Amino acid sequence: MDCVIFGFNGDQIHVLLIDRENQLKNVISEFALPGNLIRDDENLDMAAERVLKELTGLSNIYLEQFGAFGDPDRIKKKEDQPWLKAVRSIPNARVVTVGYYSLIRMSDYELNPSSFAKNAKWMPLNSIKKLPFDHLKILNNSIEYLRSNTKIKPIGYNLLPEKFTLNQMQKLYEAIFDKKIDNRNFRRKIINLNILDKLGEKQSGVAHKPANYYKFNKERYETYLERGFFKFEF
Amino acid sequence: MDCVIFGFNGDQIHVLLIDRENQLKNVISEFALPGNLIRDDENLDMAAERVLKELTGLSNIYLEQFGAFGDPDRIKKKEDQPWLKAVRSIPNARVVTVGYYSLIRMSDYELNPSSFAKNAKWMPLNSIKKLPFDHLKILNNSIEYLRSNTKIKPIGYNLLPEKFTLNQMQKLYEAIFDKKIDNRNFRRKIINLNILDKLGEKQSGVAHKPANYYKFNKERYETYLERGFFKFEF
DNA sequence: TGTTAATGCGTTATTATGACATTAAGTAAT
DNA sequence: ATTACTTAATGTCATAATAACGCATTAACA
Repeated sequence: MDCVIFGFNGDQIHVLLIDRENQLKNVISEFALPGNLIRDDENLDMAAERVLKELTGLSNIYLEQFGAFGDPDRIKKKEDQPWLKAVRSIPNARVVTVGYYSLIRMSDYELNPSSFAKNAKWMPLNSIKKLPFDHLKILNNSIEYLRSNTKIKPIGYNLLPEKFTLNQMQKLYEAIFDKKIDNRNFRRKIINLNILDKLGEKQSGVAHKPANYYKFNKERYETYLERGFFKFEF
Repeated sequence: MDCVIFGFNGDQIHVLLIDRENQLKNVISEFALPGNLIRDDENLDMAAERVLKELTGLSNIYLEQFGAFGDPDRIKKKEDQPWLKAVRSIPNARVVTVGYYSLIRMSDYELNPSSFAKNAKWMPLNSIKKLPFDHLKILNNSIEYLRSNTKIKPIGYNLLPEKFTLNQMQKLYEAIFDKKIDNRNFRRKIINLNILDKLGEKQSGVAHKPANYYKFNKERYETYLERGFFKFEF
């Protein structure tokens, strides 16, 4: 079981990685996706939650399965052997992994690092070039999944702050699709979806016209989560 | 690894099931999804292909992974125990399964049963009410997956005969979504997609105006398979 | 000649799309 | 008090897509 935890800081998509050096001595420091074996008494979703909690301190997080990975040589890389020998009872046993991904508000966690395991850190998605095992493949798969999902379901409930401006939301979409979106068209589209409630509140203390705050209308948001919208693209 | 093999006979969606009685004596006859354990030296896709070949005789079939299933009690049903004891070296070992699904032309296989294992049969999707293990859950998942996939990708290449009429294609869509589609709008839409080539040929032997035969334009079909169309719904 | 289903064309109302430029509302500096 | 600066917010138009229909035409067979 491996987790790809996406976070958004208002600007870039980040991914949560853990350093295996801190997990165990004698192993070269290297960041990897949080993951571990599944226990005999738990289902896959439970395992994902547990492992995430153990490794990063995060709990009550929305997780979604996006694929299974089972190349026989996914744990055959030479540089990954010391770690395997150190933590696995049968280091070279065949392991199939199930990928889970999640979207969370980075700000909720970067501000109070106490809730975080010391060895976890956020890496900007664009800067991740190398990961142990087949984690790069898993990561790439999860991004694909995220993108095509974003085209048929609303997104943001787990990534944006409770209150947010339309421009923050637009930046999230721009970060996911890695492209600029027309301001006016974005607003029209999102507002017509009818999944946002406009709060009376505005930004304050900013040296420009303050933006309105919105929040998701949970009910209508979830209707769309189930149904999907199939005519949605920028 | 379990496979959900969908077939289309021009009218209804069917699912390929195998009878475990024939696989092994002393076990109550019951139909189940074809599936088996993954070997240590093969990847998931290879395992799916192999198992399908072994159980049904089908080979060179397009398979796509749609999910992993790992409830600890997925093999705990009392009635499933005899079979497990008979075929598994560790009957009650925890097993996680990966679901694959496939779409094939029923006619290719129902006509020459020699290529088929004796114990395989097509069941109309609607008539499947009970399956051993968690196979019903797996089946339902695969249907959901098939439906939402059909909304964003072309379908039919593997389900329809090489040459087919627009009405056959429409019936396929109607079978998948289990709803009537307007004839004229369907044609307009499909034709505008530009994934079909009209053949010169027509139906013969029918007591009415014969329909034109079409075939998929593989190149454009595959372009859409990769890109997806995200504005497609009936 | 009648029956049947396939085909093709069209209408209408509604909704979605992409492209595009200006005004509004606050703070900060003078 | 005025001005500058920065980001938020908004409206319109032409085009395309859609759903829901109507209906006349066609080619085969019986």
